[in-house]
Amino acid sequence: MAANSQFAIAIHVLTILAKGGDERVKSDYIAGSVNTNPVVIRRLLSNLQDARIVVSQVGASGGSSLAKQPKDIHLSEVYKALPCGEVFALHAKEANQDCPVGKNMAAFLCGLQKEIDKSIEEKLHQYTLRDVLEKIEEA
Amino acid sequence: MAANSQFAIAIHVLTILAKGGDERVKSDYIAGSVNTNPVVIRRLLSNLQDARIVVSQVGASGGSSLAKQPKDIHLSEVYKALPCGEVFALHAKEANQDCPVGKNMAAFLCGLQKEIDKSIEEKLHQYTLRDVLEKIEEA
DNA sequence: CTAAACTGTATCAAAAGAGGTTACAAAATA
DNA sequence: TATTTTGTAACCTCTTTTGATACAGTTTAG
Repeated sequence: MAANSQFAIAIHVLTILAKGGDERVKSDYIAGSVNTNPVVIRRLLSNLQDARIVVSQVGASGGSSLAKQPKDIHLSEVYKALPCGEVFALHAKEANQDCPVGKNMAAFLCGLQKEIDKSIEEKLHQYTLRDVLEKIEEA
Repeated sequence: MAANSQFAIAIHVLTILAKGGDERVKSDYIAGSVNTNPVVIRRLLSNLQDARIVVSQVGASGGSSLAKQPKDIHLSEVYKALPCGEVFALHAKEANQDCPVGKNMAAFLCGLQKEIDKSIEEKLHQYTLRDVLEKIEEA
């Protein structure tokens, strides 16, 4: 496939914006640090804007910056802002509905999926962008 | 397909084996309930055998059955037995090592990845195959 | 007012993973 | 010995993600 790395890139992007403070950072610059194409960054920033985590300005001397303080950006927000996949997928084809197990499997798995997702969000809620920044800087 | 559904299928397969008790269940039968090809099931069973969760017998009147009691099979074992992907992937290309953020990003993200994975395993450890069986049967 | 600098997005190509299929060897049973 | 069943390799196709190009729309600077 091409495993989904949007969350990882988002953390990278946000860390750069956090370091930039109030200054607008250009997608070109960010792409240079992440080592990818500026469009990939802009696409991602678009999602982060929808979630009100960053603000971007179009036009000359435009760019992006954080919409709030790093200490107020929980990683769970970032996770929820992006189309990250589930930990495991359900089987694409519907199970055999004539089988007592197959019939009830999807509902069970779907519930389990949600529970796991909640665990992940809780874990990510323990960290803010400030924590990330500190770890990156002390390294 | 993109998303990995091996874990979901594994739970389905194991539930069927659990219902089958000591009897050997054929991959053909399981495939019928999951609604896929028998080879897909056998590939999965191969992983579950390596993890000593199931035992299979080759040859006429062969098939698979659980290697231990449903109450002793934690879903975390199943998760660990399979090549499930991480919640998020790291970026395929290495970040710009000249950038102070890029330079330290991978290490941080890798640590976060492991932490999340641990959360998932802890969550899944709360359930055994017996719990699954009960929920499936009461539905 | 115009040129330049950016973002926002559409569209396309390329890469990689997953699942599905067929085929067949090896093993166990009847 | 013929049959049944697993184990696995090989190959195809579908889907998703990333990367890349192109260009419209918006700001700012001069």
